[in-house]
Amino acid sequence: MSKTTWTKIEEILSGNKKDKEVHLRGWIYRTRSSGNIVFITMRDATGILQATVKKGNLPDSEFEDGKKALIESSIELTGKVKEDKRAPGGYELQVTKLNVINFAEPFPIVKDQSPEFLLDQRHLWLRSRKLASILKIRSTVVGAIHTFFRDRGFYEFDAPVLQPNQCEGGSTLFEVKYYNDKTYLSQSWQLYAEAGIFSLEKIYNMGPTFRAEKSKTSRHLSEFWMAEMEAAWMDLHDIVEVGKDEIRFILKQILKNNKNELEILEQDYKKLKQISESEFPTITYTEAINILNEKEGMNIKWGKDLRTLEENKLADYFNTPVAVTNYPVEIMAFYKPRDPKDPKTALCFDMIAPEGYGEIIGGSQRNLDVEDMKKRLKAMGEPVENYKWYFDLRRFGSVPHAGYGLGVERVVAWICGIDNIKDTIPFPRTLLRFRP
RNA sequence: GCCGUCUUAGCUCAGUUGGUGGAGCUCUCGGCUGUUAACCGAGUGGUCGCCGGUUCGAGUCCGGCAGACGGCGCCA
Repeated sequence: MSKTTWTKIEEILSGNKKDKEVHLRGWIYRTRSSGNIVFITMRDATGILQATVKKGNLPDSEFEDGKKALIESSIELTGKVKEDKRAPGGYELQVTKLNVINFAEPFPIVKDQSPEFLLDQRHLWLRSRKLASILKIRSTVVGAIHTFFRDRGFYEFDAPVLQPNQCEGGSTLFEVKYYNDKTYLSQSWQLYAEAGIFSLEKIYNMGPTFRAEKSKTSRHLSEFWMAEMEAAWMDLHDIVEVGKDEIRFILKQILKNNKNELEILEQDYKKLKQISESEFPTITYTEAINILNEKEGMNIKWGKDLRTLEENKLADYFNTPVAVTNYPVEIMAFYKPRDPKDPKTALCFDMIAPEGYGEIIGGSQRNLDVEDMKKRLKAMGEPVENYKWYFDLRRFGSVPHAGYGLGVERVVAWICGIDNIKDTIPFPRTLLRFRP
C-alpha cells in the first residue's frame, strides 16, 4: 500500500491541482450547514480552502460527522478540486471522504474579541490568520538578518544570558538567583561582543533580551529579541550604513516572500517597496532639533533626549527610516564616546522608523577611554570593579570599533503595520503579563 | 514613577430616578441542496470583580481593595 500524499492548501489555490483528487489535513476554520450540504472552510499553515460536503458523495456517518464538527476540529479530507467562482480563493474541494481526528470543544474565540481576552487565549489565538501572517513575516525577518550578516562575513557569536553586570542601566534588570549568588538576565549582548571582535572581528547575534522597564506602551516588551552587530575597525559612519542596508535587505526579503501575508494584514506593498529602494537620510541630533523647531513649530531645548512625540514628528517629516547621530553625551550610556569634533555630543545613532514605530536601531562607536568610562560609571553609581574585564579589552590591542542593536519586534510591527508590538511575538511578556 | 479608561452570561456589550438582570454572538435542538464570520424557529447559560457602608430595597449611590487595558517618561 502506498503512503498517502498530503497536499497543502496553497498548492490548490495556485491552481496546480485543478480537477485532481487530493488528500488534505488541517483544521476547521468556518463551517455552515444548509440541509444536505455542509460548507467547511478548512485551514492549514498555508491558507484556507472551502470544502463542500454533500450528502450522497460520502458515507452518511461521515456526512453527519462533518455536520456536527465544530470550529478548530482537526480533520482529514479527500476529494476533487474544482474551480468555482462561489468559493473564496476560486477553488473548492468536493469531499468524498471525511475523517475527524479530534472533535473540538466550542472554541472560546468567536467574532467579538477584546485585547485582554485575546491575550488570555494567546495559545489559541496563535491560529488566527492575523497572527499566523505576522509570525510568518517575523520568521522571514529573522532569517533575513542571519543571511544579511553571514553574506557580509560576520560570524554568529553568543553571549551569556546570565550576566553579572548591567549595561543599559541598573533599574531595568531582571534579577536571577544564581546558586548562592545573584545575577541578571541579559540586557544586551554588547559588552561580551566587544570581547568577541578581537577574535572574530565582525560578529552578530540575535537573541532574547530582558529589560524590566516600567513601560506600558505599544512599543515595549519586557522580553524582546534584539539583533546586534559589533565590528572591529568600523566607525560610526560605517555602522550607520550597515544598519540602513540591513533594513533595506529585510524589506526586500519580505517583499519577495510575504506578499500574501502583507495582503492579509492590509499592508501597502508599494509603500514598503519604495522604502526598500530609498536612501535613508542621516542627520545629527542638532539638525533634528532645528528641523523640529523651524519646520514643525516645536520648541525643544538642545540637550534633552528626543521623546516619542518628537521622534514621530521627525518620522513624519521623512517618509523613510532616518538615522539621527550625535546625541548629547550627557544623556548617553558610559560606553558611548565623545565626538572629538563636537565634544558635547556622542558618536552614537538611533534609527527611527516611519509612522510612529519609534527607535528600531540604537548603536554607537565604542568608548576607548577607560578613565572617562570609570568617571561616568561612578556618576551612575555603578561599581567600577565589575567592569575590570571590560577595561582589559582597552589594554590589550584596543582598536576602534562600533556596533548596534536592532529591535526585531519593532521592525516586524512596522513592516506589518500593526498597532501593538505584543502581536509580533508568540507569547508576549510585558510589565503586567507573563502568562500564558 | 505620573496620568487616564474599564470590570454585568463562554465572548462583545446595553441596563433609565435605587424597585423581580437583558440583547447579539457561541453552544444545544429543529428547518433549509450554494453558503461566504449564512438564514429561519426554539432552548441552555448569571457570585453584576471583591470587601464594607447608606437604604425597606443596591448592577445602579458612597468608601476601600484587586485586576485589566492604554498614554507619558525610559528604551530596541
